[in-house]
Amino acid sequence: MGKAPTTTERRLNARRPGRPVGGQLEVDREHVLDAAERVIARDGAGASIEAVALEAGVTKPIVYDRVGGRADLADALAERLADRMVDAANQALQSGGQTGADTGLTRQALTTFIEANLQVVDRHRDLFLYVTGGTTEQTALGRLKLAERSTTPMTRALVAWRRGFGQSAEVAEPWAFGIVGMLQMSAMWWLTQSDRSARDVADQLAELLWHGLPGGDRPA
Amino acid sequence: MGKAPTTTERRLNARRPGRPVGGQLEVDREHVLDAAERVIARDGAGASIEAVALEAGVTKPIVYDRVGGRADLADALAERLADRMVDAANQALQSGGQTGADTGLTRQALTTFIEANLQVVDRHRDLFLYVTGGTTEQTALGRLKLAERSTTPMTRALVAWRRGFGQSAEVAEPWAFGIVGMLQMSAMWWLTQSDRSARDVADQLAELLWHGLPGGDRPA
DNA sequence: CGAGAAAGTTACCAGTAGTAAGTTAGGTGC
DNA sequence: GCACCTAACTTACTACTGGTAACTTTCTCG
Repeated sequence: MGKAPTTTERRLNARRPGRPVGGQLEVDREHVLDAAERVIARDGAGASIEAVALEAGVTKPIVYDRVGGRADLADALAERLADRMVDAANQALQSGGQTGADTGLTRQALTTFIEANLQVVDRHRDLFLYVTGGTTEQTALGRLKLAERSTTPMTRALVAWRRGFGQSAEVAEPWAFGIVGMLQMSAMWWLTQSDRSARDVADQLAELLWHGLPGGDRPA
Repeated sequence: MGKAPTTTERRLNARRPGRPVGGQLEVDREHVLDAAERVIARDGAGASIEAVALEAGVTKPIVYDRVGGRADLADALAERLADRMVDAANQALQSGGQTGADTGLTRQALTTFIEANLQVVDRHRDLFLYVTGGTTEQTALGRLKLAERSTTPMTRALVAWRRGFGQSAEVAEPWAFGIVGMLQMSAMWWLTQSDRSARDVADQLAELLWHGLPGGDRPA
């Protein structure tokens, strides 16, 4: 007469080897990714695949079946995080009366955009570190994947923006990657080494992106 | 009567356990770091500590004694790479007739600076990936360390530059980190996904940093 | 000359990504 | 209705890696 098993224990003890009774488990790709996010939020960016599997209530091979290896996991989480950032930015721009992407981009909107990004990173600290950290070898492409998810809409916006003023759109892609890199690095710096407010940093970065290095009064 | 041992085999077979016969080995920190760079250049960014030790002609604990753990190794290599970038940039600026850091910064100088950085990354492809990839957990600080080495002189330059025009220098630090992040991400994109020339990309990024998003004719 | 410090190597441990082998439930031809 | 094949899991394992403890030899110094 031991004490009642925890839900986790039951989940793992209840399931014997072999095909489960009643078709497939209810654990699909999204479940595993959710579990991964919980583990990362709880245990930090060094989360192992096995820990993710345990949290999801399954075993390792299921994780490999549902989402793939560690690199794929990082990629999938990167996409989610990037989507969340894009959403947050769009929402902030809309609720601020700005229409964001394809119409008039103002300096004020730029600040709002950056600040929204910083806040998402702040809210998903360890996930951000996991995704940008990743594992060697696959990390470069992983980070690019996170970037791409953000740069794709940004590139489109920049193309439209530039075209609207009759300027060449060839700069759009490098600019988008550059801006995303700026945001990522700034976020990391802000998270770990700065005590400024998100709004201040956002405003300062917006100043750089809007007026350029020489500043508003064009000294050089 | 086997064949003659390779130099690597001899190096390892020749040394028995115990204190070596003529004082300390000639393998110091720099030797280990050099070996690490060779291994990374040869085998890619996934190089292991053991491979580094082998290449340096010593055993693992020596690596730990000379440079520390994996994170320390990445940090040290990051510092080296950052120094090389700063050097290359300064040299390019000087030979171009520009004085670079503390005096007149021009748009042309900015392009030169960025292009020099891209070329160093191109020359040390895998080292760049190793350093920016790193291992989870320590990676964030590692990348910041690489960044810091570059941002420190840049921050100084920006402070001087802004002061020279009577503008606030508070933006210098976030700007420096932002610019370094922009350079890193752009470099990664350029290395893996773009076929543009280094000069073109450098010019396009310089355009953004110099004139800002609205461009030279200030559409908004 | 002998004891302790110095400077190596060997041998090991713990943890982890990834996979092969084993186990049970569901379906299908005859 | 039963044998057999496939699906969908778990268990058990391999290979490897970062890191460290234990051991071995040489040097140094009272």
